[in-house]
Amino acid sequence: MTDTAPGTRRSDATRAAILRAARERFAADGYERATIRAIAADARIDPSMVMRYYGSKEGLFAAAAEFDLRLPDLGEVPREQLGEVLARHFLNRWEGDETLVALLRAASTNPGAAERMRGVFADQLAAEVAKIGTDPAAMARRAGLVASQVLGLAFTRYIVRLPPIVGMDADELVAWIAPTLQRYLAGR
Amino acid sequence: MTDTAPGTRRSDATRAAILRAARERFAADGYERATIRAIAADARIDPSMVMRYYGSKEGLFAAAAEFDLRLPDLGEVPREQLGEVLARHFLNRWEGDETLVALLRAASTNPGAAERMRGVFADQLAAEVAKIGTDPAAMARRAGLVASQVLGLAFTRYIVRLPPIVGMDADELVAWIAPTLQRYLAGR
DNA sequence: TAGCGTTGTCAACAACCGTTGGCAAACAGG
DNA sequence: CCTGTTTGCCAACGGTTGTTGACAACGCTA
Repeated sequence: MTDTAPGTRRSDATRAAILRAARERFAADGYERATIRAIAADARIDPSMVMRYYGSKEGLFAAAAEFDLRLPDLGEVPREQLGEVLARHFLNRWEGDETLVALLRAASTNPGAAERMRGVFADQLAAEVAKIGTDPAAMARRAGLVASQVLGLAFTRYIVRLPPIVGMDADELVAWIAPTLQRYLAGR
Repeated sequence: MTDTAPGTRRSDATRAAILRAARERFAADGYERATIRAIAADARIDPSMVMRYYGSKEGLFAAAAEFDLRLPDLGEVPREQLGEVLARHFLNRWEGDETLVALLRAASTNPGAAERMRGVFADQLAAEVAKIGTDPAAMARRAGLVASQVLGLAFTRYIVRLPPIVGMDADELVAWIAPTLQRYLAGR
């Protein structure tokens, strides 16, 4: 029936099932509450399989929290539209991919996850923001301010679930947030 | 030597020591990693004392996470200074009181802590913001936006510890954040 | 001084955690 | 068909956690 493409091992399906269950659990419960036993139960396999394929709980998290922001090339965005483009991109990127929520939840209690969050920020966001200015230190600060607003939005919307923030739709949020990001990136 | 004021029990000192240690641990480690045993060791008493005085770990957290924003009366702040006053107030309130950090960390993994965070927002911030406008629903949204920026700043500065955000001093941060809050509160 | 509530310690409990090693079944190649 | 590897399950380990109950020292009051 489902013939396997050549070069794929039979265990790849199991690996993928584990990863999917892990992302769900980490996103819903955070690092310490998400137990290997529960993840394994969701993936319908034995907990020892998780250990064989990912080595340890930390290794599993590292694999599950691989996150690509998929930022557009900011060098090609018209300068006055930077805020709007970024605001809409983040909203779209989050809704429907719980990896960011998993990383966000875990980062508050797990030092390794916080380190990875800093890495995502530096390697992806700050690197892209650096393109649109000259002074590297100043652009790093601007990127940090963008992160503060954008992560704050994710935190209040997906983690704490503040009613007024949950109640607004994507367009409303973009309309409010975009000018903030625009000023952080190109203002003053 | 240290004579006790009338009406205070001898155990009040122990209760206070437990609470202080609990706040430190919850702030540093989050809800699940902060163990009762570690908190008791910090307070130099037996873990069973914690149970006797606070009933359970959840009860202890509830007592330790009592948080008063101590917001000024926004009705008496000049309208064009709202952003600056609020930005500076939050910065001052957080540096030196780790209760907010404890609440923030715990809120990402503990449902009860998230509920309490929503309560602090609704009862203190939203209630105060409601004074400066007429339409209650609109003001609730504005208060939510303020929370998204302000909690995002706390999250990136105290939890994730993003280098550019950690590296800026209070004055710089206020200069950047105040206009954002001003627009969320009174803009458009 | 006798009695009683308070403050504190100690030892143990049941449950759960991440992790390990052994063993059976399924598979692949000769 | 035989043989070695892969995939999976099972049972158990050592450790940690929140929580409990028994019991000893202390302090107040009569």
